[in-house]
Amino acid sequence: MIKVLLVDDHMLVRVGLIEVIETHGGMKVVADVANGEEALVAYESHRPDVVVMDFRMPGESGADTTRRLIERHPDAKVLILSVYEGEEDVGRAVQSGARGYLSKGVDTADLLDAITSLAEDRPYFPARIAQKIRKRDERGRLTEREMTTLELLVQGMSNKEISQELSISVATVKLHISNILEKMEVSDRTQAAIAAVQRGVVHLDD
Amino acid sequence: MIKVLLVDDHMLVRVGLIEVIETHGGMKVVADVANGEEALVAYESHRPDVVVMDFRMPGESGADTTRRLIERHPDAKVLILSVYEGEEDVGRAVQSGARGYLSKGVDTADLLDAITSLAEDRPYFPARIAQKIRKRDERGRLTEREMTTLELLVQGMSNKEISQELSISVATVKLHISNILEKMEVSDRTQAAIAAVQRGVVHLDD
DNA sequence: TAGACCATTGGCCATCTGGACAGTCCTCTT
DNA sequence: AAGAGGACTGTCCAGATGGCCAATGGTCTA
Repeated sequence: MIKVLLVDDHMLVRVGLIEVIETHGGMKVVADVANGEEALVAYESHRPDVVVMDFRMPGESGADTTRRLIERHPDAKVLILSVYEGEEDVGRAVQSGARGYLSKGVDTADLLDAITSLAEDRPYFPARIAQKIRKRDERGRLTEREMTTLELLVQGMSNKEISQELSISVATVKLHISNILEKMEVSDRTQAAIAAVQRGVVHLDD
Repeated sequence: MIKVLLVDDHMLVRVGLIEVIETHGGMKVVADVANGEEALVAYESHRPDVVVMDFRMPGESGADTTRRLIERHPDAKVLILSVYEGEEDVGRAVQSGARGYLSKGVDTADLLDAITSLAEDRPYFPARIAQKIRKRDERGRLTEREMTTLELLVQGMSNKEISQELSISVATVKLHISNILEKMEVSDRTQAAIAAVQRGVVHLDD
């Protein structure tokens, strides 16, 4: 009997998951929680074989929660479930130690298949996802400073505003942005902003 | 007995909805489909009291489907269910004739409440949603040409590229963009691009 | 018919942006 | 000690961007 822990802030998705998983003989949902904090607690008290975790949640992200979970329990098997498939999201999930990544659009068979794989200690990354992970690795990674600059850029700030915000000269901001454009393989700031959102490098909050 | 039709491309959400709705005495899911085409067919054969419809689906959007449905069946009661709450998304839902709008983050009580409201011919728009509808109405609406220009802008095109794409002069593109900036209450193209995505004016496809 | 709104174009101009080149300072690794 | 990489600053410059003003033609409504 595979014991599963669900972590998702959407009640409807949790209910759907429970229904699908419980209907399948051989799996059982031992607990379902709505955020990262509760996830850690639930993990320790239920010791599930597999954790099915939403990627984007209010508060702590799925990637952060996964990282913290795996720090304490290196053998925890986390399957990330997400509506989004941006390269950066996927890449961060992998980096955090997740053993699988699934779109929320999955059908029943694939979902059960993924959970079974993880329970048997095999990773589960569909071809399209694996493709994105490679794509992300090919591109140069942004440094911390470049990342901060990109975030401000996505907030719509001009070079001057960014320079004031970070207390550096406009020249430096321009250099950072120049590097960002090159690494992201785009040719101007607007494209960088859009690409950042699309790839999941920066998340827009409503 | 309230008859409900579900339209959502995510299997997990459909299952969740069925579970929640069926558990409540007094409601029943008469059919659940994954896209707009099937929705029309299902509506005609099952004549549900309420249609719970996802907003963003591959292919025809929830708003378009709602519009078509209401054209043929003016008394159809559609409750839009969405992960997104951008002003434009909400506004378009209302314009398409939907009688209610709910975030996918709802709890059971609110969901059942909303369905009941619609069945009794009362609209259901939570305060935060109603707020966004007003916000959207306050801002000037983009003309068709401005909308097209904005879409190209979000694709990362320069004024020159847009002018070529639309076969107009750069001067005209600049004017359109100038109007876009004013109507959207932003001060440059990058902010316009981000705001367009955030408010749901333009959708990014992965 | 007059007014309102939209799409179109042109010109002028201050500012912003992004590329290229040069150089300093610091930290970490070899 | 040497080298690599990152953050930082500056200068020069062509081209893009956005504001402002002026003008034409088409459509739709009052």
